[in-house]
Amino acid sequence: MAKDAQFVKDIADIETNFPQWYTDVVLKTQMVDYGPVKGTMVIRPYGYAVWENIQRELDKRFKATGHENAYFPMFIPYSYLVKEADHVEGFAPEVALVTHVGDMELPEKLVVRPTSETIICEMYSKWVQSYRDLPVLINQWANVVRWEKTTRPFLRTSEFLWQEGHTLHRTEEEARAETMRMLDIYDEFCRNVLAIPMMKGRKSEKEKFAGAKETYSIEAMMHDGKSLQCGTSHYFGTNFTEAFDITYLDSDGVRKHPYQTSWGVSTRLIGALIMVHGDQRGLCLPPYVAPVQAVIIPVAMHKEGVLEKAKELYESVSNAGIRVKLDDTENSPGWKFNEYEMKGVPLRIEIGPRDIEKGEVVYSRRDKLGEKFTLPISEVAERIPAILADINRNMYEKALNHLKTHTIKVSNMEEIRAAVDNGDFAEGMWCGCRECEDKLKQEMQVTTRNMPFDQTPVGDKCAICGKPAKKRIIFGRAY
RNA sequence: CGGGGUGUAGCGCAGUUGGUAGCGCACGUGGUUUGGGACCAUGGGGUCGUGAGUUCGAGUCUCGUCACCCCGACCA
Repeated sequence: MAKDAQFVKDIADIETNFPQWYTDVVLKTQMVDYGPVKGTMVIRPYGYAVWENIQRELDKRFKATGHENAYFPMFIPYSYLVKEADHVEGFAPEVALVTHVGDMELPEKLVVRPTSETIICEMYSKWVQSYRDLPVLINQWANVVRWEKTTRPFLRTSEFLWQEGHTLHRTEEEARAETMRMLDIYDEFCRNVLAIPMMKGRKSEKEKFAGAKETYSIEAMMHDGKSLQCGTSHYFGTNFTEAFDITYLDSDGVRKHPYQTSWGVSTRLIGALIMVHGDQRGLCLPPYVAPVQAVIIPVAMHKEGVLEKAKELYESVSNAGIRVKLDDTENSPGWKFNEYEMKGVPLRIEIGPRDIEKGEVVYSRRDKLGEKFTLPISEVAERIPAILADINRNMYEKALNHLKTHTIKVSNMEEIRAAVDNGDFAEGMWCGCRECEDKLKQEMQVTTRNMPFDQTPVGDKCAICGKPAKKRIIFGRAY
């Protein structure tokens, strides 16, 4: 560790000062910078490339399940927001309002969307007339604005990027199935693309989305044992379709309200993958979203034909569809090693005179620091996909192991406190009442994360009040 | 919105009792280097967050103000 210290001197200690570690890492790796307005962030190219990869992978999955993309305006008449009572109550405190244009006061103030249910419902009410118009399966990639009090890059910013799916269905069953389908897609995506294991489950009444009948979430455990809600899928029933008077004439000649869902993930996912996989050296990016999947570092590059060989290698790897970078800058190899480890590049390939002589390369994996491997030069391009897959698998296993070993069964308040203080999730039983959640929050800053679908009881009494328990649930501290 | 902290070169910081604004990294140029953050030489870069005040003189003292970070309450 003493040896490490000289290379990572500018990154705070991950174990004792995790928040500062996070800030150091996102800034130093040029993922993000602060914007001039409080709470805003600039997503720099290295961070935005991760988002583009996330978008591409998710979008593919949305399309494969029949969804189409559209775009709705970011300005919403204030009157729309007010239509659904719970919704306005939940969002009003944090919405940004546009009241003026130049010196002229607008006749109706405008909401800068904090989410788009209201404007989308307003439009859907025009578009849906018949059962033949259902289902409506629309997704939008957009920015939203929520004026949060405390902000952190990617985790909570005044403006952030996300996708929001908004669907209408003829039946409750179909809408419920959609809610679960999208939750499952998020879960699968996080596992296979971000290498993050998620806890799927249902949110409590207290924690659910403002206006939803039911909210489901995927929650991930960060390095410090805190939880991050990484995605949500809501079942609305007819809450909004009634409020916005969306009706269709069904085949039986009866006018009905369609059933609705919405679901979303945001740039917060970038924060999640940083805080799940990162280590003292900095980022450790999952290979399928890493902007650079493999970096080639020529050693003694001005000698013999080193650079030429490196360029040949670059071409073959690039042609194999790998996002590869050849760093032929004048920085020393040691500098480059540290730089790309900090930036989380999954695979590093070294090629120098000794390697060329032997017809091989030395490579090193970001998920297995300190180990070096060799490959015949001729096989590099074809072998990389399997190596990246193994990196993803190994990163997932590590994260899963962390989650499992830090999820502790609890049966009373003391055990909950002990667990979360130790950086664990506390899994136990809950009576289902709001008062217990409030008490937990007040006394130890702990919230209910979600209720797993496996509701096999792990006890019969509420861990908070001791009364008969109704639900198996995860307690934890959250971002 | 409470509690704590920080604002001085692009970044990280020093600046003593109030007396010519500095160091490291980064950056430009020339050269030597290159298998875990190379080295020599040389050069450029500042409204000390901001506004008042005290003073012959303020980075330094006083008051205000703004921004950011950390910890809480609110949230994807």
